[in-house]
Amino acid sequence: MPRHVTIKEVAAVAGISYQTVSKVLNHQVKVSKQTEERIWTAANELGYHPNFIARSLRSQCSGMIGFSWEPTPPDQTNQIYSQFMESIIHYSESVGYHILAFPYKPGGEWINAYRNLIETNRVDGFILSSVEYEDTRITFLQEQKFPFVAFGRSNPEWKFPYIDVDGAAGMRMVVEHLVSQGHRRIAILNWSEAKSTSVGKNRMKGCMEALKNAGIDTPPQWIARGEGDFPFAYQSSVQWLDLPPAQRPTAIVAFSDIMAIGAMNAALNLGVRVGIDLAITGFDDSPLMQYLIPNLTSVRQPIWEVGRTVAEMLQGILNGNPPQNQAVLLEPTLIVRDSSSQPARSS
Amino acid sequence: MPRHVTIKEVAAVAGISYQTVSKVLNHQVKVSKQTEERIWTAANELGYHPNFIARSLRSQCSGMIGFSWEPTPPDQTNQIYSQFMESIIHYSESVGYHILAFPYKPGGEWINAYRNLIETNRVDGFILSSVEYEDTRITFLQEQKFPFVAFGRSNPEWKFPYIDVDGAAGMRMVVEHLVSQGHRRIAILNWSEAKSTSVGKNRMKGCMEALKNAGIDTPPQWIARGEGDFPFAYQSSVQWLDLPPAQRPTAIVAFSDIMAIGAMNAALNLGVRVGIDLAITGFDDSPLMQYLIPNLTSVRQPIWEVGRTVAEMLQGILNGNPPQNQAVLLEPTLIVRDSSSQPARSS
DNA sequence: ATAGTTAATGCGAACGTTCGCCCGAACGTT
DNA sequence: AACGTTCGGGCGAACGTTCGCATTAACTAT
Repeated sequence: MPRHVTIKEVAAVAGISYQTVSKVLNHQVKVSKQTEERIWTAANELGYHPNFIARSLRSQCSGMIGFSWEPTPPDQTNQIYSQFMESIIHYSESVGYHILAFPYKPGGEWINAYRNLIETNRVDGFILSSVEYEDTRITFLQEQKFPFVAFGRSNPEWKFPYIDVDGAAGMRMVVEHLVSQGHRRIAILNWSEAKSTSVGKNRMKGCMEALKNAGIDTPPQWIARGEGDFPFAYQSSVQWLDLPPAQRPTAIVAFSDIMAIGAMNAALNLGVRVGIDLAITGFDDSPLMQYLIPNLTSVRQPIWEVGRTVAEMLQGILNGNPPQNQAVLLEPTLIVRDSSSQPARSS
Repeated sequence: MPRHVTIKEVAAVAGISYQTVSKVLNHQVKVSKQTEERIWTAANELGYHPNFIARSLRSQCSGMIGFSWEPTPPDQTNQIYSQFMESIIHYSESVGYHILAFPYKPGGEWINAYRNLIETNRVDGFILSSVEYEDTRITFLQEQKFPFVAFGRSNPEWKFPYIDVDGAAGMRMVVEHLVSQGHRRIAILNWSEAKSTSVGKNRMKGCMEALKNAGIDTPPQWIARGEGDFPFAYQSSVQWLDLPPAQRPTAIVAFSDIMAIGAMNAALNLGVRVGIDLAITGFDDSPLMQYLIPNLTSVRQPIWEVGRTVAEMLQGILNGNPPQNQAVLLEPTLIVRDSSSQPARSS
């Protein structure tokens, strides 16, 4: 554990009061060329670096941003969060802040983790992710008047700074793409109403809009809702694909990649050829989707940009100039691959 | 931004000096039952929580642990790091430490990030991951005498606390499994010598041992070395599978899941049936491997335990009782799935 | 020559803790 | 009666900064 050089030692070497050294080093005051020179060389030779803790104590801000995320189920991938994290770290570091990563706690307990960090003065602000429709963290932070920015929407009545990806637009692109390939019998794999964050609602909205625009009428039994995991998607798909060819969907739109994979497995087991007899699309464009057989059409979210913007907005708030736009929506991109690129065969 | 209650306010309410309040709250001194009572109720009623920054300044330790990781290429999955991180956060929080996540910097620049955190007193120790064979971070931290623990091995001559998963054992299990299925013609997909961390070396060692034990002689052209990504694995596999059936491998052992996927794609495109004509195995058991078609045999690392142990070892060092074992090796588990569970067909 | 300005620097205080030492009273013990 | 001991608690200092105000000397304008 190395000893650290303090500002007083620098001052002693430069032969000047330590307070003045502080000001000079922070460019807060003008002194004669020679003393300035002396101070800088002394600081460099001794290898002085300001003690972050002391500075925090004095300036009453920790220079830390809290971040916590909901763990992904072990059978699912979550490139999203690691990339998201990289981008918020990248930006925040560039403006002198660090990221404090703290653990997810289930249920209302999560609030306590946030509360604790505030009470002990550990962080200056938060970045929220995986926000739910009525997220208690948001109400809590708002009544504490504690700075935060969210990735994801919540109750639309609430006013708070957030950024989100336009899931409705993504879904519109998917459906329009399928329609342009001649698909008219389109089934949907969504999360259940109960566990639906606004994510599910928005994507559904985009779906329905595009279907309506195309004059397509989707029967209720072609809209499956459930856990959003592999088994749910598999079983729902089996039910559809077990129907006689003329009655089954020619395309399945999954609201997540893992559900798309469930559908693919179902098709394979029933001898339905994905990409030929049946189109399948996912959402998120997780890392391996391009290597599936056939590779999967999916919607890619601009995660890096989301992270950067969230971090930037929070900086604005911390520096006293809150963003003009409280709500930012970014456009996703449709990545068309083999799982959906052939024209529909109305078998 | 809420105002915070200080220890002096508690003292004022309890009618006692603030220094004594500090000691009582930290259980460092005994006082009369009544004053103790008064202090605690005052603290609770006011909602006192010690200011972490001030405490750090006084006690000269930040209560933070630095963690940084090498980003995964965008086409690969990295469940490893998100799980690893969750586990180190989980444990560290339970003993009052927090994690400071800082960005990866390519090349020697990374050292500066570490140096900076040390110099500015931001962290008390580091957890290293993705260590390389001659990792400059290790020499740097050692000469700084700064506490750290690594996930992964480096130069075997160096003595430093680390924990690793026994890749050789994992590979032995893979090869033994294949041999027991009757495979004798086994090809290997490894990283190139140049970019080989000790990870590649160790896995190779296990492979060769098991092959030798089985009396199998693998020709050099069946040991491919390259970037370790999808294209490399795909091309190498195509070369092997293009041979007449009697001359090609009946099994391909990939040193990572992404390489296994490359091999699977190659097989599919050449009409070789994975799991029937050809066995393929991966390493890491990434989230989606169980859903591939066919699902992939892979080696699962006990990541949660690794994270916990690393964090625990670092705590030991920080608290002055360094672990008796500087080097810990954990055993991985072989997960056998369809991609390798049928007996070899020596076509 | 006097007052007013400016430049260069010093000084005390504060941020909220923790830590070691001191002090007085009460209580035995020789 | 003088002397240790223990208990309950106070006090000053320190951790390394930053910040506002004060001070001095030199210089300019009247």
